[in-house]
Amino acid sequence: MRQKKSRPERGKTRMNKHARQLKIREILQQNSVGNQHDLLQLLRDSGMTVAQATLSRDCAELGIIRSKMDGNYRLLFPDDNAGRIIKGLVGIEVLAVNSNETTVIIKTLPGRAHGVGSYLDQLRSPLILGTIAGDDTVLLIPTSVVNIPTLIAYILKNLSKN
Amino acid sequence: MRQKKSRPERGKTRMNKHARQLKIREILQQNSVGNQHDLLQLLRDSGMTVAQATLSRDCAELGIIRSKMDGNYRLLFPDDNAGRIIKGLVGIEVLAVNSNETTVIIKTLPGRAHGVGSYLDQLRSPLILGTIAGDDTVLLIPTSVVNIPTLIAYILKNLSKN
DNA sequence: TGTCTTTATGAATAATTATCCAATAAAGTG
DNA sequence: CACTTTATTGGATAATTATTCATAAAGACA
Repeated sequence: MRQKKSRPERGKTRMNKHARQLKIREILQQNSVGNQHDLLQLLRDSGMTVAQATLSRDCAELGIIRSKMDGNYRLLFPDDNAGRIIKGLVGIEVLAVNSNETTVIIKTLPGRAHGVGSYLDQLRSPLILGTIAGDDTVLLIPTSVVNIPTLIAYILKNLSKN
Repeated sequence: MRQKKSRPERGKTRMNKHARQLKIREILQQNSVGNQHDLLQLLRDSGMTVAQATLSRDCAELGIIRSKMDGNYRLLFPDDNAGRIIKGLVGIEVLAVNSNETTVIIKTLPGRAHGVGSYLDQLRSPLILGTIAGDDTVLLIPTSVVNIPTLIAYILKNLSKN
């Protein structure tokens, strides 16, 4: 005999997984949650009841991590902390472009500095004396008389082409 | 009757915690490690035997997180998260801080420059434009109007323990 | 030196998270 | 429609990580 679909048992009522994971994001952004058990409760409070197993899988899929912050654990999205927000502004590998009166520093994604530096070198610009690349930072040395804002404008223009 | 201090039992032989945490960093940077149990083995292989409890505490202190990456778990330093917690550790990697009128050079233990540079970057200090790390040397570029002695004081303060 | 405090540690255990498995709905196939 | 395939799920349980508790080493200080 067929179940009356009143309350789900095993294979389940297929709730919307995507909606649930969206809700998890929302909850974690608005609350300080220390473990999956508490998250389960908050989900339940917002009308979505699932098993711990399901939540565990969701957390893995969403890349959620658990980290100790001044004494207490917290479930986090690692990208909350990362500075990738600027990504869209310039080239896809470049996070930021800064300068003082004599030099320009370009921050990149990890491991991408060399590629960005090479790209700038290859431009053979009369504005650029040379570059030195670490792992995620490019140091750019301008030629003598360059106006730094002009140089930065030039760099941004060329890096935006990607 | 007093134990013969031959092999440690409870309160233990006090191995060097800093050295161990350095080794943990090194191991995780050079290997793909999926859980603390495997890390325990690798530590043991490198001559440092501790209990799982100790490793758990080390991982918490170092801000190490466990994340699923294409099917497998991995212990990682989430670059941003770690910096805050590791502060005490960075200091012991730094051998010297020198400067001229426009730049600061930081000498580190072999292979540690990148870690120290990342740590300084992560401070997001308005005094620091950026850093470039080689193997054992960090080149630090200050922002425009910085007084170098002030900057050095700032760096030393942040690199020393606590 | 003797007592008190702080820190580090391991064993045992608690807490937390991940996975195995069977169940089942949804979707596809002919 | 009957049958197969695929994705999702919960219960049970395994695997992993964190904490509690007892100890010991080292320092502080009278």
